[in-house]
Amino acid sequence: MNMPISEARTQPDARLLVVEDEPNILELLSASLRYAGFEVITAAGGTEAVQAAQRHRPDLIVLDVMLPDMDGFDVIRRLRGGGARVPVVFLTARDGTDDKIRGLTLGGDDYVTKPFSLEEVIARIKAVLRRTRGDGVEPTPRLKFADLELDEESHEVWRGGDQVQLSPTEFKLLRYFMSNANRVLSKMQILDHVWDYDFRGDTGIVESYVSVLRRKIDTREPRLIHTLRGVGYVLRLPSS
Amino acid sequence: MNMPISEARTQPDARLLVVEDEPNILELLSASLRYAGFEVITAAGGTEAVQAAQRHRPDLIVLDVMLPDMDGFDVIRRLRGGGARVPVVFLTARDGTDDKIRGLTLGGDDYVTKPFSLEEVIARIKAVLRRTRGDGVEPTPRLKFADLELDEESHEVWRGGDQVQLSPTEFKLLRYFMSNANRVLSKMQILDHVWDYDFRGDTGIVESYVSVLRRKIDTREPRLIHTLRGVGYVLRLPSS
DNA sequence: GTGACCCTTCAGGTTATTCTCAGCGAAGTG
DNA sequence: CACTTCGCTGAGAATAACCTGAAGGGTCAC
Repeated sequence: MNMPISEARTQPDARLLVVEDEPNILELLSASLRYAGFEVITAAGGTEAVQAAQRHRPDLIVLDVMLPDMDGFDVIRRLRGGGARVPVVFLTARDGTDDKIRGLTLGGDDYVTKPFSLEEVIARIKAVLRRTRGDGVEPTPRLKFADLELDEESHEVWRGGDQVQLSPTEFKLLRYFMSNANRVLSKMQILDHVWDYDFRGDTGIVESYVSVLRRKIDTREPRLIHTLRGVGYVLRLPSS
Repeated sequence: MNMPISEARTQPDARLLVVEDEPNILELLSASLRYAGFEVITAAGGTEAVQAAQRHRPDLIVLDVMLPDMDGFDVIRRLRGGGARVPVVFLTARDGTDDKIRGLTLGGDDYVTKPFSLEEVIARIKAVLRRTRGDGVEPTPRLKFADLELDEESHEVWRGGDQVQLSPTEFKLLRYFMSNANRVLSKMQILDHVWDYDFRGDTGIVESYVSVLRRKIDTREPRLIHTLRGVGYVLRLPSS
């Protein structure tokens, strides 16, 4: 996997504290976020998180709401009681039995449900950082490549000025391509980033979605999505 | 969640003192009010509140009437004894002891019953600030979008000149849409802002209310409330 | 107490989306 | 050329998201 240089430059110095008790997910998250250009410190529990936050002063906290030793909300209250207004992206289970999940979108915070896709987490983190940092005038966050344009906030997509309707997965796939333009992405890589981490299918689904995406956004010249047989796909302008 | 830029600019410099002894509610309020563009200082009790008010000279106080160490009214009495005529928005329990409040809200103050919705608190704060600051001719505050019009004071709503009757919740929902026009709002976000903080239902209720709202205000062209499947709702003019 | 209104839940219907699969074609290999 | 591997694509079943009307329960005014 390659370092997404262009992305890293947009949020150069952001330091994240990732709090999660499941070792596998903690490892998955911290590795991916480091690749995405963030400085990452980790904590496996609430007490540890409070200490780490006080020592390292992160710009944002990625926080599992279900922790063994302390409720995620207690962590936040302790941290902010000290006056620090650090933004949070919560991780929460999707199974509706957890009725305590309210107020997660307040104060500029946001949340992602487990199981999540890495692209989704990274996108939310960046959105929250953008909102929190740029106090006041924020330009609409838009990804652009050639005559492709993608609005992360409204989920709108244009090719050459014409709006295109994409389903959520199609949108995530295109966003992944666009934030990694000119970089070759293997099907496995795409599967790992765009699909939820618990997805148990094979890479055939990537082929299917690339096919649909081509029909929706790549029917005109110049072609942007190219197949590298045996290697993967790449979003780029034709070389010759 | 997104920063309501236009709203924040209307009350740029207002400094609030929030007095509330329950940590969760204090955190909920201060985070949201900061995000709404206010400068927020906090106090967890009456004594602390009096000191903070004297030192920071807030433009408005959000004051829980039930405090452990001192009655909310005593706080006000002490402050106003010192000559300062600072406006107040009271937070009060719903259980009937409203008599005292009524007496104090004559002077341009206002009150909100617990549990409240954040939109309601913010709306009240802004209304009181408007009344207090613009001492004299205040134009009726109206939200407008396309041929929609909403009067915050009289709770009247028009679509294309025709008045529409809305229930309180329908009104709050529409007000939230209108003060965040062109911004995508997730169902969770809507729930967090429009419904009381102790509501323990799921986002299905948002669907129900959007459905009713559509029938009441969105049966004519152009359609204004749009569903973004898997993302949320948005109030905007059709893109194409 | 009664009626009117409102809030909330729920279930059935509808539509959109996800995912799998198999057949076909193109590209590589000997 | 014969053969194999890899990729493309449309069809279709399963699933999820969303819409809506109906109904129960609560509150308030009369």
